[in-house]
Amino acid sequence: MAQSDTVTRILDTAEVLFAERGFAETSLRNITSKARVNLAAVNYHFGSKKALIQAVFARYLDPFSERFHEALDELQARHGEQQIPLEVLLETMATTVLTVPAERNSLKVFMRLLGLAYSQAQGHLRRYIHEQYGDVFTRFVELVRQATPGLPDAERFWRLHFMLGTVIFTLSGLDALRDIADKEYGEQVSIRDLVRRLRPVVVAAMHAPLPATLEEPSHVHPEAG
Amino acid sequence: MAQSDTVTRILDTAEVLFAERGFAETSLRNITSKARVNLAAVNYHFGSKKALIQAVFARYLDPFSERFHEALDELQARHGEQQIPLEVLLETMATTVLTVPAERNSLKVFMRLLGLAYSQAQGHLRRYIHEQYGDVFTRFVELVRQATPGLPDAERFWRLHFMLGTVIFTLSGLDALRDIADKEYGEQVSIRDLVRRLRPVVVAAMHAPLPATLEEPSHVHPEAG
Amino acid sequence: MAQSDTVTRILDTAEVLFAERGFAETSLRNITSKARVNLAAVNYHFGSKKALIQAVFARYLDPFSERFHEALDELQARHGEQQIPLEVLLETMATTVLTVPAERNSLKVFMRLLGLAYSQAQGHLRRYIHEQYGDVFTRFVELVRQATPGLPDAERFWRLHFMLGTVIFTLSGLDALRDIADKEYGEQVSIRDLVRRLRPVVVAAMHAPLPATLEEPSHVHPEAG
Amino acid sequence: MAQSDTVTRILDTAEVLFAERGFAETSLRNITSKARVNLAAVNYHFGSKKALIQAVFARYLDPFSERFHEALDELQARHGEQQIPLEVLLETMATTVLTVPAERNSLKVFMRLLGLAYSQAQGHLRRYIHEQYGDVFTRFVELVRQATPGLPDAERFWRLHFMLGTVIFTLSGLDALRDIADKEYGEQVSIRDLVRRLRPVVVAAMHAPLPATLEEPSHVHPEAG
DNA sequence: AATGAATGAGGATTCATTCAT
DNA sequence: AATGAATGAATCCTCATTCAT
Repeated sequence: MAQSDTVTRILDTAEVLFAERGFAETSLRNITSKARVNLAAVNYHFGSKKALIQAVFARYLDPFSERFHEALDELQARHGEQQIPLEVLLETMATTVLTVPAERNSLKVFMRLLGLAYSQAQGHLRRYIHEQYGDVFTRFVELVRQATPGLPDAERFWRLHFMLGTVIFTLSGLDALRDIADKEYGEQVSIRDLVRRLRPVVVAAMHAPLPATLEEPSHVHPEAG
Repeated sequence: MAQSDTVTRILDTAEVLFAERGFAETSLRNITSKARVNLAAVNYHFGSKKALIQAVFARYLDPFSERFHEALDELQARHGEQQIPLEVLLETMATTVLTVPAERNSLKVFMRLLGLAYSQAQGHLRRYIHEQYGDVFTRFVELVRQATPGLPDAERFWRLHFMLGTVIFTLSGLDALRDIADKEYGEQVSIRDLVRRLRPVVVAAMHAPLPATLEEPSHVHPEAG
Repeated sequence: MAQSDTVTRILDTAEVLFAERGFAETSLRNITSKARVNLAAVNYHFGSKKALIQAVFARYLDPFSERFHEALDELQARHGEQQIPLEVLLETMATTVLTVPAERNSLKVFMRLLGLAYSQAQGHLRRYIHEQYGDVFTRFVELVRQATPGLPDAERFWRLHFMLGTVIFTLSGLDALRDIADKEYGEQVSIRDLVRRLRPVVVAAMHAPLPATLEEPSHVHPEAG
Repeated sequence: MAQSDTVTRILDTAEVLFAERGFAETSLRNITSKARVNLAAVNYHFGSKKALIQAVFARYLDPFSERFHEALDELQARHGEQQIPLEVLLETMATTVLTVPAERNSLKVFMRLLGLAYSQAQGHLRRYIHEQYGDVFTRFVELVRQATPGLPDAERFWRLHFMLGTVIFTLSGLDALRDIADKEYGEQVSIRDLVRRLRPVVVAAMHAPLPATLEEPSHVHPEAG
C-alpha cells in the first residue's frame, strides 16, 4: 500500500486544487507540497502533468461510465421493446451523476472538474475524455433520440448541449451562486435541491416548441403558444 | 496614431489568444511577439497582465453596457406603465449582444471570453466585471422580475443562471460544437441560427412549472405534469 | 521659473527617497511619479541617474563647502598666528554642518545621504565628492594637525575617521536609534541633544593615549593606564 | 557532497559580491554565473534572494553568537561576583569578532557585511539579525552596564552606538582607508593594528566626562574643562 | 522646455522535468 | 519505490534610457 498511499494522496490533493484554481494555475509544486509528497513523485507515478490530469478524471469517469452502463442495461431490460420516457432517462443520469462522486464526498469537485474540462485549454483532456467515455454518451444520446421522436436530430443535438451547459455551468459555479442565493434570498440550497430545481427546467427545455424557420415570417412568436 | 496603433495591436492580439487558450496559458511573450510589439509595451500601456485582461473585456463591455442601457431606456419609454413581456426583454438582450461585437467582427471571441470569465481562475476579473457592469445586469433582472410575477424570487434567480449557463456554454464552445453539427447533421449554423434555436428553449425554461417542494411526498414527479 | 520648478521638485523628491531607501533601491519612476513630473524629465534635466545623485549632494555640499571655508577664514583671521584649539575647530564644523541643511529643514536627510555616500556602492559618487569638496576637508585636517601636535600623522588620520564613523553612523541611523532611546529611556532627543552628547566623546577620543606599539611586549595592557 | 558543494559555492560567491557591491546591486545572475551554478539554484536552495542574504549572515553570526556566549560564560565564571572591567569586556568582544571569521579568512568581508546590514535598505535583514542574535548583544550590554556604574543608562546607550559606528564604519570601509593610509603615511595596517588603535579610543570615549545638561547656562563650554 | 511612447536589457522567481542515487 | 538535487526554459515585470514630437 506504500505506492497506493502516495498515488492516492496526490490524486486527492490534485483534484481539489485543480477544481479550485484550474489546471494551468495549479503547479506540481502546489500539489506535492500540499500532499506532503516528493516533488518528483508526480512524474514518477504518472509520467507528466497531463497524465495526472487525465488520471484525476479517470478516477471519476471510470466508475461513472460503468455504473451508467449498468443503469442503462437495467432500464432497457425493464422496458424491453417499449420506449423509455425522457424523464426516466434524465432521472437515471442524474442519479448516476449524484451517486458516483457522492461515495467520495466530492460531488462539487467533480462538477468543477467537468466544467474545467470544457472551458480550459486542455485539448489533450477533451480528446482523452472523448476516446475513453464517448460510447456511454453515444448510447445515452441514442436512447434520448428514441424518447423524443418528434425532435429533428440537429435540434436534439443542440438542446442536449444547451442543457449540458445549464447543468455544468450551474454546478461548477455552485459555490459562488450558493453564496448569492443565501445572502439575497436566505436560501441554503443543497445539490439535491438544485437537481430538483433543474428537473422541470430541463424537461421543459427539451419539450419546447421548435423554433421558427429562418425563412418564415417572424410575426408569429413560436414561444407564444 | 502611434499610441493607438500599439495599444490596439496588443488588444487585438490578446483577445484572440486569450479566447483560444485562456489567460494563464497565454503569456505576454505570446501576445507581444504575435503583435510584433516590444515585450515591455504591455506593462507600459496597461500596467500588468491583469489590467490587460480587464482592458480586453472593457473594450467589449463598455459599449455593450451603454447600448443595453439605451435599449432598455427605449423599451421602458415605449411601454410606459405597462409591463414589458419576457420575450421582448430577452430579444432585446440578444440583439444587443449580437450587435456590439458584430461591429468588431468578433462575436465568437467575445463569447469565448465571457465563458472564460466565468470558468477561469481570475478572481480579479469577476470582481472587475461585477463592479463595472453590475448595474446593467441588475436593471435587467429587475425588469425580468416584473415580467414574471408568478415566479418566486429565488426560483427566478436560479433559472436566470441556468439560462446564462446555456448561453455561455454553448456560445463559448461554439467552434467545437459547430464542427460536430456540421459533420453529423450537415448543418452550417450561424450564430443567428443558434439564437433562433435558443429562443424557444429559454422561454420554455423560464416558464417551466415550479419544482415540487422538498417536504412534499416525492411520489408525484413534478416533471410528469 | 518653469524649469527651476521641475528641477527643484525632482531634487526635493529624490533626496528624500534616496535617504529612505538608498540609491539602487530608488528608481527614476519612484522619483518622477512622486514628484509628479514626466519620467523623461530626469534624463532631460540631469542627463542620467548618476548625475542626479551627484546633483542631490551638490545642493548640500556646495553651500556647506562655501560656509565652512568662510568660517575657517574667520577663525584664522581671529587667531592669527596662534593655534586654533581642537575644540573650537570641532565646534565650528558642527555649527556649519548644523546650519546649512537646517535652512532646508532636512538635516536628517543630509546625514542619511552622507552615510549612504560611504556605504553604498556608488564609486562615481565618492570620486565626485572627493574631487569637488576634497580641499575643504584637507584644509580642516591641516588645522586639526596644528591643533594636535602631539599626535602622529597616521594616528590622527585614523582617529578622524573613527570620529567620522561615529557621527555619520549615529546621525544617519538616527530615526531607529531615536525610537529605541524613546522607548527604553523615555528620552526624546533632538539633533542638538545628540551633538551635545557627541562633543565630550569626540574630544576624549581625539585626546586618548597613544596605543601600545606592536613590538612592545604585550604584558602591559595599554588601556589599563 | 553534492548539495554542500553547490550551497557552499553560492554562499562563498554571494558574500564576496555582496560585500563588494551591496545587496541590490548584486543580482542572482551575478552570483550564479560567477559561482558556475544554475540560475535557479539559489531559489531552489534558499528560496529567495532575501533568504540568501540572511543565510550569508547566519554563516558568520551563528558561530559568532555561540563563541561569544561561551566567552562571556567563561568570563563570568572567572570573575564570580566581581565586576568585569570594561576593558576586559571590550577585549573579549574584539577577540571573538577577530577569531570567528578569521577561520574563514574573510574578516574583511564580514566587516563590510556588518556595515551593509546597517546602511542598506534591507529591513528584513535588520529584523532577522535582531531576532536571531539580539540576546547576545543584550547580554553584553548588561555586562557593560555593570562595568560602568557611573554612566546614566541613556548616556551608555548612545556611547555604545557611537562606538559601534566607529568600528563598523572604519572596518567596513577598510579597503579605501587602508589605501589612503598607505599612500599618505606609508603605513600598511592590518586589522590587528586597527584594533590596537581602536582600543584606547573606545575606552576613552566610554569614560569621557558627561555632557553639560541642556538647561545649564551655555556660557561654559562643557568640553573646555 | 518638455513629454508620451517605446525599447532592450535585465530583474527575481517559478515551471515541469530529469537524473543519479 | 522513491527522492533530493539540479536544470533550462519561461514566467511577469521593472529598469534607465532614447527619441520623435
